[in-house]
Amino acid sequence: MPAAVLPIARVAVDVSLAHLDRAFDYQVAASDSEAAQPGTRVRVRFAGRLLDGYVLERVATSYHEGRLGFLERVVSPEPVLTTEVAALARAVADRYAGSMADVLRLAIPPRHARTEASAEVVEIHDDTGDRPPDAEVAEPDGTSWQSYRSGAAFLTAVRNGRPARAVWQALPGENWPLRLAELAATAARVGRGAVLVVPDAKDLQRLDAALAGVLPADGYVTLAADLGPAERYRRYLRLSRGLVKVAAGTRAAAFAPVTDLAVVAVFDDGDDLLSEPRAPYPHTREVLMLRSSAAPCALLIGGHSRTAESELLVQSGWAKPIVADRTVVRAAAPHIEAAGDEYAMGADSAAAAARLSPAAFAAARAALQSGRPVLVQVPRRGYLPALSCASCRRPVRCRHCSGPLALGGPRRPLTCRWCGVAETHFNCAACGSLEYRTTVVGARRTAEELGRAFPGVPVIISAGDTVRTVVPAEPALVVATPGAEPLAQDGYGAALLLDGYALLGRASLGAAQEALRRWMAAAALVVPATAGGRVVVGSDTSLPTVQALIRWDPAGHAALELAGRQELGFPPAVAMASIQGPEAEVGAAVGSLQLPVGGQILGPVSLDDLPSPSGSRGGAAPPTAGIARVLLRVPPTGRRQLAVEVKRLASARSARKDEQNLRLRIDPVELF
DNA sequence: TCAATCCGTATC
DNA sequence: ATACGGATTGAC
Repeated sequence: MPAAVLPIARVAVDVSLAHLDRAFDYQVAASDSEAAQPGTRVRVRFAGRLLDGYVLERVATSYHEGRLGFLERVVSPEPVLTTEVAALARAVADRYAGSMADVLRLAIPPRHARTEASAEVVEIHDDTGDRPPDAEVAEPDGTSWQSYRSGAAFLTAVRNGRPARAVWQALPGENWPLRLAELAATAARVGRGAVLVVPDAKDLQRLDAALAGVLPADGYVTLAADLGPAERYRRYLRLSRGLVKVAAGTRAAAFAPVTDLAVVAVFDDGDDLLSEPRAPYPHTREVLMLRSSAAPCALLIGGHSRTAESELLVQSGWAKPIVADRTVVRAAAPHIEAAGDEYAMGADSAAAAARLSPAAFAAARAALQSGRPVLVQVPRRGYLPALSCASCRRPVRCRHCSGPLALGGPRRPLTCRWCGVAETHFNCAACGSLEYRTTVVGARRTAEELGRAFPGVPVIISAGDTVRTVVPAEPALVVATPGAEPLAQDGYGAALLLDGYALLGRASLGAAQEALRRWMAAAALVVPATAGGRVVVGSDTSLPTVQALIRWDPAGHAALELAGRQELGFPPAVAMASIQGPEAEVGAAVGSLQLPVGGQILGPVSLDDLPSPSGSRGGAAPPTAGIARVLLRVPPTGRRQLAVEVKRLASARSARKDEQNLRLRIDPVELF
């Protein structure tokens, strides 16, 4: 027997097939009527199978012509999908030409029945250190939003519920977790919500600590990927039940069911961890942009450096820059110098033993003597197959342009990554050796070498599985991979950014931006120049990216990067999609597309002709045989239509039950 | 003329 | 996967 009122439930069924990506109507039995509220999980019979779904809304009538089935079962009366998140999932799916079901899988954690039943979720923790809500926040580092032009204005906008949008260039040494926490506290003070997203667990730990300082313990939740299913669900419920209005976490937290948002924020949007690896591959920045528009609420995109994407938001006027005055930046920044080529001569010099330039060696020694730790940033293991001379270990360089040489592939000659010239007869320019070797000089090896160069100084490694969050304020050599740099209690005295060539030598399009992002993230942990802080980057001074670091000008560098991409017709200056699959199918797919005005089809190219991103291929036949790819490129104004077209293509194919072997993607990352 | 069967398509 | 509708076929 159908329910007396609103007998129809509109259900988002858990099917990711493109042509079924819409709501389906079901009758609600009178006995289910009370439980089947919007946002609840239900089981429905769909095409003969029992599937999961969420009730999107209850309505009086259906437009469906045929017969309606009944909801099979209401899984639980818990409304886990808020209307706002449902709309966000729809928007994200549309933006990425994906299905809402796929996005909902990213947004909502699996149900944990025992947790749902336990009263713990509702329980109000009363152990909060009764902090008066308007207490002045401690400023251990002496900075605040006041340090930035438009910083205070943004905070005011959050307080007043205005949907301001900003791209924030954090000062070197900035206590950015505290700044984000202040935004959340400001929202909380006026009874509204906030969502803060950071790239990884280490950042979240810092953010958690900062939030603990400005909000009561039950005033926020953190959502980390490594929480168990019970705890993850428990925290999710605290948000969806409206008990807590501030959520902080890694990329999935962008979908946290916070109601009545005042502000959403992301820090370090250039970190590729913010790019979701599961379909439809949304990026946190884009999710929060959609969310802030829909809410509407304020949006902050922060970082020590600036991405081309954020620069475009600034240049187009969509977002306002929050940047400190030049003099403030200068006062906060360490002294930065480049010392790429001046390797110390003399085999027994301590500096040479540690592969350090004299400048780097001196900077480290001075910092240690002043009682501060030294940060040594080394490339991530396996990240780049850098080559060096087998006897003197200097980097292998191109004899024409001094660029870095790399193995072109199995049994292929060395090739310059800058000019592409092949080197068949290597011969070290410094020592004449004919031998070279691949040296991913990992953190461990660097640590050993540094230990020998600075006897008696403790060496701390932060890399891979053993990431340190913080190191004490005492002399030490802290060897860290990008992203794993611990915070130093009172700041580092110096930072040595090693293997700068290798970082910039990466063939990919975003290499310069990525290099600057990593350098600035490390350099930002060093005390200001006035306090003796020094940064030595092992790279050539003349490179624009090194110049941007020295001048501490991430905005200028991002503008250059964006201009370069505009010239080449690369994102974010244009919108792109990729279609990849068997050559014949790609060809047919392309033929059926209606691209917006100004749209271009690039390719198809066979994937066999493209250089493989990582050189690790050992004899096994590459799975790329007969696989082709086309790129679709449209002006930024055609972005929406591009997504619609790609979705239409996917729908047609899934309706026809074509082989699901075509990979369609908006904003493909392969380019980078 | 009508039922049994096939095939394509939608999936409430 | 299954269910349905329309088309097709073959027997009366």
